[in-house]
Amino acid sequence: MNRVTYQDIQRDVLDRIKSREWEPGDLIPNEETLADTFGCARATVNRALRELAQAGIIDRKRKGGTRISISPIRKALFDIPIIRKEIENKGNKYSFDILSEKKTSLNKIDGLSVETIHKSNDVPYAFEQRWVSLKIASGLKKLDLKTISINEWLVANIPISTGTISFCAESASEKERKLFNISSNNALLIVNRETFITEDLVTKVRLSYPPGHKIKTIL
Amino acid sequence: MNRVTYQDIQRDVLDRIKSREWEPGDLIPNEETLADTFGCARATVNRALRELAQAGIIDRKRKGGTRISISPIRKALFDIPIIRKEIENKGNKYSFDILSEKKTSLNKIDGLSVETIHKSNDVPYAFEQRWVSLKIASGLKKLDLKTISINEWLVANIPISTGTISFCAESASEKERKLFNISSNNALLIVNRETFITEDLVTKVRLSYPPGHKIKTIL
DNA sequence: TACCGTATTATGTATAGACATAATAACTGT
DNA sequence: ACAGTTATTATGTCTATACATAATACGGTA
Repeated sequence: MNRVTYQDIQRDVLDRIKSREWEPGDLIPNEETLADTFGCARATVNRALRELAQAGIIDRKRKGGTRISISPIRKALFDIPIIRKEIENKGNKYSFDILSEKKTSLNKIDGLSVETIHKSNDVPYAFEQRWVSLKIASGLKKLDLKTISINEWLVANIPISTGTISFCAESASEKERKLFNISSNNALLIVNRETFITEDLVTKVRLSYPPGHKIKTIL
Repeated sequence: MNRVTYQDIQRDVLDRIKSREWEPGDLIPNEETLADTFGCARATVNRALRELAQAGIIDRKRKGGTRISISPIRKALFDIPIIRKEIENKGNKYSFDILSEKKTSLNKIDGLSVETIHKSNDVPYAFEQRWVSLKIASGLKKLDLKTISINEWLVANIPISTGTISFCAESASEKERKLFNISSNNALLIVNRETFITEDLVTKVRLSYPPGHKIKTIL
C-alpha cells in the first residue's frame, strides 16, 4: 500500500512548475482539491505546500489561495562553521596565535578585545578582531584562551543567540598586509558579526580573509 | 480556551535553552512526555521540534531522542534580491546601461555575454558580467534587453532552478576602477553565481560591488 | 455611488489515533 | 566472548475531523 507522501507532492508541484504547466503568478488548486487528486489527506498537502512556501517557491494567502511565486526571493543558506572545523575539514592542521589582548569597553560595557590569527598548515588563514562582553562571558578564563579559540568557547557555552552578519570587501591595512604577506592584490573579504543574547551584545567580530578566499554555498 | 500552540512550545524550549536549564548536548524529554507536560497532542510537539531541528537549534534521531545542538549558530540565510528591487527598496531610482553584448560559447554551448552597469540614482551600484545560454533562454529577445534586465527576465521566466553562489573580494580591474570612479581603495565585493535548470547551465554571473558595499542578514 | 456589516472561502492549526522506520538495547545460540 | 536475531523506543508521517483566522465577495442601507 504505497501512500502518497508530502515529498511526493512537493516533487509533483516542482515538476509542474518546471514543465511550465504552472507558471509564475498562476493560482494553483486549493488544498482540498489537490488532496482529492493526489488521493491523500488535506494535512499532507498542507505540509507539502507550507514547506514550499517557506522556501519561497510559492506564495500562500488565506482565502486568496496559493500561487507560484513571481520573483522567487532567492534565499541562500550559508554554513558559518567554526574556523577550526573549516580548516580541519580540508584535511589541514589548525593552529592559532593570540596577537593581543586587553580590557576595553564598548558602549560603556566592560569587555575583552582580542586579536587572533587563525592558521591552516601554519599559513595565515583568517585574522580575527573580537570584542567579548565580560558580563556574559564571565566563565571565560585566561586559561581557556591558550587551548581553545574564543569563538569555539562561545559556541559551546552560549547556546542560543541572535545577531547580524554581513559581508563586504576592504583594502588590507598595513597590519593585515604583513600578516597575510600581501603585496599587490590587497582586497580582503570581511565578515562582520554581532551576537546578542536577549538584547545584550555578547560579542562582536571582524574576520578578514586574504585575497582569493571564497565563501560558497549551494542554492 | 487557550490552547497550546506549536509556537508556544518553541518559545518555551528556546527559553529553557537560554536559561541554561537545557545545555548544549543535553537530551530533552521525548515528544510524548512533553505533550503531557504542555497539555497538548504529540503532533503539536512534533511540529514545534521539527522546525527547531530545521533551524539547527536541536538535533533529533529516531530512538536516540532529541538533544540541544552543540554548535547551534551555523547557518545564515541570505536573501538574494533582484538588484532593481534592492535599489528601489532603499527609495532610490533604478536604471541600467548595457555596456557590451556579444555571442560567445561556454563549454561549447552557444550563449550571450552581456555586461551591464546597474545604477542607483544614476550612480554606479553594481557591475554585472553575465553569460546566458541561448538554448534555455530562447525566449529572450533583443527587445527585452532595453526595458528589463536579464536577471529580472530570468527570474520571472525560469521559475525553478538550482545553483551555486559564492562571495569573495578582488582588486578592481582598470575597467571597474573607471566605472566606479575608484582611486585608492580598490577592494570590490564579488558575487559569483551559476544557475542550472535540470543539469543544464542556464546562466553564469559575476557581480562586483564598489568599496563599502555590504551584504547583510539577520541570524 | 459609497459605506459598512455579514457570508464565504482557503489557509492555518490542533487533536487522537495509527502505522512506519531507524537506532539502539536485549537476548539468543554457538 | 562473539555474532546474529529480536524487541523496544523515539521520531517520522498520514488520516480524519474540527475549529480558528485572514482576506475577499456580497450584500443591503444611506
